[in-house]
Amino acid sequence: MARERRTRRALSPLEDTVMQVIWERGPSTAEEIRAVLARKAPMKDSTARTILRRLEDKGYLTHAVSRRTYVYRERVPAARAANQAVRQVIDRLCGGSVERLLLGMVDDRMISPEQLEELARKVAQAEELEKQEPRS
Amino acid sequence: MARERRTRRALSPLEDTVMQVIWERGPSTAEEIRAVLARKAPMKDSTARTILRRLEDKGYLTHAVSRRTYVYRERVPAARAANQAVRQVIDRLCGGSVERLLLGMVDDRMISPEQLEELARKVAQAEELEKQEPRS
DNA sequence: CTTGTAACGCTACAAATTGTAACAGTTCGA
DNA sequence: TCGAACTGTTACAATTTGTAGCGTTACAAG
Repeated sequence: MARERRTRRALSPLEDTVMQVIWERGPSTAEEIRAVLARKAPMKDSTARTILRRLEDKGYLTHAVSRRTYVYRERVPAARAANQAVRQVIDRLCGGSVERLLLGMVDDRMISPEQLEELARKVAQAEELEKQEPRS
Repeated sequence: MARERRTRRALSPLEDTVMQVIWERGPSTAEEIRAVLARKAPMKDSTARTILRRLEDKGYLTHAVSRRTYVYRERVPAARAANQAVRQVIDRLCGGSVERLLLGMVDDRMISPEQLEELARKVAQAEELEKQEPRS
C-alpha cells in the first residue's frame, strides 16, 4: 500500500510564499491569498490558482468546496513541517546530534541560557503531570 | 560594498549531496567526492567538477590549489548553515517562537526532557564560567 | 429560461535550473 | 618531449518555475 513519502517534494520560492500565507491565516481561497500577497508578490488569479494546484499535487494542500469556491487547507501542519525540517538539519548538518544543534542555537543567541532553563523546567513539570494523568 | 547575501541560493538535490560529503569529511578533491558517491550517485568526473564549480559560484565552497589539484573546502561552516536553517524554520513555521520549536521537538521525541535539563545545566555552567573568564 | 459573472481546470510557454558530459588546453614528471 | 592528470569551457536536453490566456460551468438575477 502506497505509504506516504517521507520527504515531500521541495517548494519553489513562490510556492513557499503561498504556503506561508496558509500556514499563518489558515484555510484560504485563491482570491484571499492573492489579496494578501498583492504587495509582496502580485499575480493574476489564474497564476495563483496554478500555484495552489501544484501545491495540492505536491501534497501540501487539500481543498474543500464551499459554495462554488475552493478553500485550500494545509495538509501538512506547520508544526510537522517544522519538525521534519529540523530533523533534516540535524542529520545533514549536525552529524545527527540534537545537542550540537541546540548548543549552536545558544551560541547564536537564538536561545538564552535562561530560556533554556525555563523551558526545561516547564517540560519536566508537564512530564510529571503526564505520569499521573496520561492523555491519549 | 557588496555585502554578503544573507540567504544564499538554494541547493539542488545533487549539490546538496555533494555539500554533505564535504561537510562530513572536510576539504576534498573532485575525485575524492566522486569516489565517496560512487554508489549513491555515480557521475563522470567532469560532472562532479561542474557541480563543485557551481557550488563555488553559489558561495558555499572555496578551493585552494594543492599541487595541480583543487581542494574544495566549505565556505559556509555546517554549524552556521544549521543555525541559518533553523532560523528559517522558526520564522516560517513557528511564528517566530523558538519555544514553540523546542516544544515541538520534545513532543516529537527528538529531545527528551532529561536531555533538555542536562543541556540547560551544562549551558548555565558554561555561562557562569564566561563571567569570570570571558573569551574573545 | 437566458445571460452575466464568478470561479475553475486545461494548456501553453519562455526563462532558469539541473544533471550530464565531451573536449580541448595546461602542466608536471619521467 | 610525451603522456597522464587536471582544469575550464561549452553544450544540451529534461525539468521546474513563474505567468497567464481561455474555454467551460454553474448559479443568480432579471
